[in-house]
Amino acid sequence: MNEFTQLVVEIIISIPEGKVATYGQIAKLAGSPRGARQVARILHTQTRKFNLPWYRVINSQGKIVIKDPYGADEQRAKLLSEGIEVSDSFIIDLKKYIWDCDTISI
DNA sequence: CTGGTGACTTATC
DNA sequence: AGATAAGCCACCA
Repeated sequence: MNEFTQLVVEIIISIPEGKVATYGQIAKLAGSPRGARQVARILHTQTRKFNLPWYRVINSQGKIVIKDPYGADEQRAKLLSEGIEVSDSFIIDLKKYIWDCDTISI
């Protein structure tokens, strides 16, 4: 567990309900503007340990591109239950639901 | 050490 | 929206 990982975890669990954040955004906040892939990796590996709301983290296109089919379905269901619109193609309106992290300080 | 890979990103068409 | 290309970085065989 390094500092970056801990920071990413803190940020992810700080995402408010009804909002979503992108990998790149989180990576930037955690201090690694190029670390989007590492954020994804952390999500993949640390979710079980920290019970992370991984479903609130999406790619910059606002689209759910997840490896595990079960995950995408679960993610869409959870987001819909939080009031976030998700199309049949797993596309989210980022303009509306992106987490404006400037309004929140960790 | 080297090379392949991925729950990514930005740019371009 | 979909497809392609180049770039970045940690993990694994």
